[in-house]
Formats: sequence, structure tokens, C-alpha cells
Amino acid sequence: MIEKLLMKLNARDMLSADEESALRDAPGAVVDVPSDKTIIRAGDELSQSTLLLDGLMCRYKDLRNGSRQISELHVPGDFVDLHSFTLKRLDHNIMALTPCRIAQVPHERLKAITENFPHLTRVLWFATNLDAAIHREWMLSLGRRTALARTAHFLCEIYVRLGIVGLTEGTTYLLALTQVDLSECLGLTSVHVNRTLKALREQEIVEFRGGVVTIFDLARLERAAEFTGDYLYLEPRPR
Amino acid sequence: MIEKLLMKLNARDMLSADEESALRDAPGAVVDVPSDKTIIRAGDELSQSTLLLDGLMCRYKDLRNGSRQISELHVPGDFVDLHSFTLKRLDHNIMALTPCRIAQVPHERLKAITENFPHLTRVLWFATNLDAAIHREWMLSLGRRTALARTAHFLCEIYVRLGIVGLTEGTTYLLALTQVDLSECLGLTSVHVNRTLKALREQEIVEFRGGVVTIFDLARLERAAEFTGDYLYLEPRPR
DNA sequence: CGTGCTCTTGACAGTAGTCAAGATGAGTGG
DNA sequence: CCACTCATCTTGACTACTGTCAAGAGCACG
Repeated sequence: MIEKLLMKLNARDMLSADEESALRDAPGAVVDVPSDKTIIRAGDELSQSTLLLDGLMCRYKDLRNGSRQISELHVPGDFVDLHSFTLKRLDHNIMALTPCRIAQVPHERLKAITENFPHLTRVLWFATNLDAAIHREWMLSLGRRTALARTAHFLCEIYVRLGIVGLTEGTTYLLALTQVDLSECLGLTSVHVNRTLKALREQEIVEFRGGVVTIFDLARLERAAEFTGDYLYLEPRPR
Repeated sequence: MIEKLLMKLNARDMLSADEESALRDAPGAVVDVPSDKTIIRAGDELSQSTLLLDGLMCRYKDLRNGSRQISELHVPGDFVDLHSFTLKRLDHNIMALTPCRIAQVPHERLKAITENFPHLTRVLWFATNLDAAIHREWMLSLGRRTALARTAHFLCEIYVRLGIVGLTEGTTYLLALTQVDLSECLGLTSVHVNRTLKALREQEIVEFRGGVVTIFDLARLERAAEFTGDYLYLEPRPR
């Protein structure tokens, strides 16, 4: 059930059999969530964390005028709100962007891990630090990249992250987002995202249509984005 | 020496005497860093973390064209790169924006904390999760707030964060940044920051001159920024 | 009392936003 | 099986916020 989480973590460090089994024992309920449902609201008191098994979720915040910023897109294997374990409540909302399957992990079991498995604790800590690294790269995009580079960068990142958990096929992957969803990730309007996707398509770099991303020229996509995967910490090493 | 760190952590949870003393024993060398010096470069192999005792530091990334995005401004008491403990290398640079005094904490000692002090480990984990929460709020600023709201929000945040460590005087605080530094935090050009500060000053909301921030009307500043301190997690509770 | 950095301002440019209308397409009910 | 509906996508025309370029002022420091 937690195979994708293990793929993600084992790409960054090696877990022992004991640690893997502690992780396997961690989930409580498995729940299906319909598309568009906000499962956690900012400020809610939380006693469990959410592991995404299948589907796409996001974290978002919004302003009074209704404009929304997605701060992270989550793919299967992501521990969507592992950080709620120490924060106890969140500063943002979490919603399903597609129908999702999640596993709920009681904070009590995470606490037991911190008491008994120091190395596994560091690996989980690492996982939240990785989220923060993704946040920083997005800040660079939001603050300094052009709409085109920002969009290209996003598509590169998701390509790598889905690849880690085995959800790419060559240079193609499924991404059931609307252009509005995309615009909320990218800090743009959906109209401008539409124009930007058109430009990327006409330059034969990448295409995003009907929930499918097809990368025609990965090298050019990465160049347009100034993408390097460094910030995704894809080296197995002791944490 | 680590009093400001303790103020920061004790505002979020209570540390035991043992835990405080473990933290006091953690720092190795104390070092002075001149203004503008980049002390850590992205990719460097790291074996210690940096605790900021005095001065202002920042984390930043840049693009090939030279434009720079600061992803976090650090104030005294901040564990600037605590996350390097699990990441082992960083995805961003760290530099001093003013003359600084730092304490260097060997990762070995942090590792010992994770082996012997589970609760203190969770508190330190919390501290990195707090950085990520600040990242998310900045993403909302960069992606969705106007230049004016974004600038106002930044000044609110720093006001609160400096207040926690006793570095405000009423509604005034010292902030020895240039407008270029500010623009790199805010994802704007320095010219536009200049105009935005002028607008805030002329509306008698806040003034930023000569390294001094004077808030004339905190309520209006917070309203202009849509600022609430929720994301700074200012409640002492078991982590 | 220069030198250089920072701040300030004006004129102009351009990227991205706004508004609006029509196209496309999947799902629904008659 | 065929309208019909609603969400999403697309495009054009226009707007505006922020960026660019440039020059001059202010000021600390040697």
C-alpha cells in the first residue's frame, strides 16, 4: 500500500527492514476522496497525517478577493501533511484535485517512530525538508521566472517527481489538472497559462492537453526552464 | 549565547532543563561574518548547521540572467540552515546581509540529539516546518499579492519575528537592508520597491528609511497586507 | 572633497491581467 | 441517438501593473 512512499524515500536513503515495517504499520484508515474536496482547512486541529496513495492533491492559501495560490502539488507517495505532526494545525488548506485514495496516519504512531527509530525519524524529517526545498524553487519561479520558464519548470518538476514513483511512460505522463489549477500553481491567470501552453506547444517543446503531458524535447524544456533536479535531492545517502 | 533561539522555541513549546542544556552544548565555534559574504553555496557538502546570533542573513537562489530571489530572511535566533542536517547539502546559497555573528553546530551533535532527545528532536523538526510555513506565505505574496500588499506583509512578518526575540521597540525596529535586498525578497525591482515604500509612507502607514522601520498604523498595515500571524505558530504547545 | 553606493524620480516599454465571446467536448436526459 | 448543459479551453481587444533605462540627489567614507 505504501509502496510509492517507499520508492520516494528509498531514492534518498536506504531504509532497514525494521524501519519499512514500522512505516507499513503506521497507516490507520484508507479513505477515498472525491475530486475538488477540501479535506483539511487551515486552522483545523489535526491528530493524523495524510499519505497520498493515488490521485493528485494540493496545498493552497487564498486572499479575500478569492485569488488562490497553490503552494505544492502532491503526487502519489507524498506524505501530504506530514508537517502537521509537529505543527498540530496547518496554515493552509488541502484539497483533492482529482479523485484520490489516501491513508491516514495517526500522529501517535509518528510519535512512536520518533521515540524508537531515530534514523527513520531523520528520513521523515528529510521528507518535510524536501517539501521546503520545492517551496523555495517555486518561490524562485514565482518571483523571477517568466510565465514561459515558470510553466516549463513546473512540467519538468512533475515529470521527475512522477518518474520517481513510476508514473511516467517515456516522456509522457498523465496530469489531470485544468488550466485553472495550473494557473493557481504558477501565480498566473488561466488565460495567460493558456497562451503560454500554446507557445510551448507551437515551439514543439511540450504539449499539455486533455490531462496528458507530452514532452517533445526534454533538453529544450529544461533549458527554457533553467531546470536542474538538484533541489529534489535524488541521491541515496545516510540522512 | 543561544538565548534568542530559546526565546523563539519556547514561544512554541516548553523545553525541559535537560533539553535546554543539550542545546547549549550543541554549538561549536562562534564566528563573525562580514556583510555581503556568502557563507554557504548551493551544493557544498555540509557537516554543521548555522545558528544566527546577531545580524541579518538570507537564503537565496538566482537565475542565469543574474536575477536573485531571496527565499527567507533570517533574524537573530534563527537556525539558518538546520535543514542541512538532513539534506547534507543545500539547494540555495546563504549570505550575510549585515555583519553577523554565528554559532556553528556540528551535525554530529544534532544527530546525538535525535538519538537521545525525541521531544527536542520534534521541536527542531518543528522549527524547519516553521520555515516552510514562512515559505508558503511568501509564495502567496509572490504569486498573488500586489506590490503594495506584498511589501506591507513583509514588514508585518519581520515585525512579529523580531518581536519574539526582543528586537522591536514599540512599533519600530531596525532593519539594515537596502532597497535592493528588499526587492530580492519581494520579487520586485528595486525601483518599484522604492515607489511602493513611498506610497506606504505617504499614506502614513509605515516608513522604511535608513535601516529603520517605523509603523505608524499597525492595524492599517496589517489590513493592507492581509496579514495574520497564524502561519508563525505562536502558541506554546507540545510538539 | 571626491568616490561610490543607495535612493529617487521621470519617461517609456512590455509582460501579464481583464473582459468578453465563441469553440470544444464530455456527460445527461428525453 | 440526439439535443442540451456545463465546464473548460481558446482567442481577441484592451488595460494596467511592474519593469527598464537613465539621470540626478543624498550621503557615508576615505
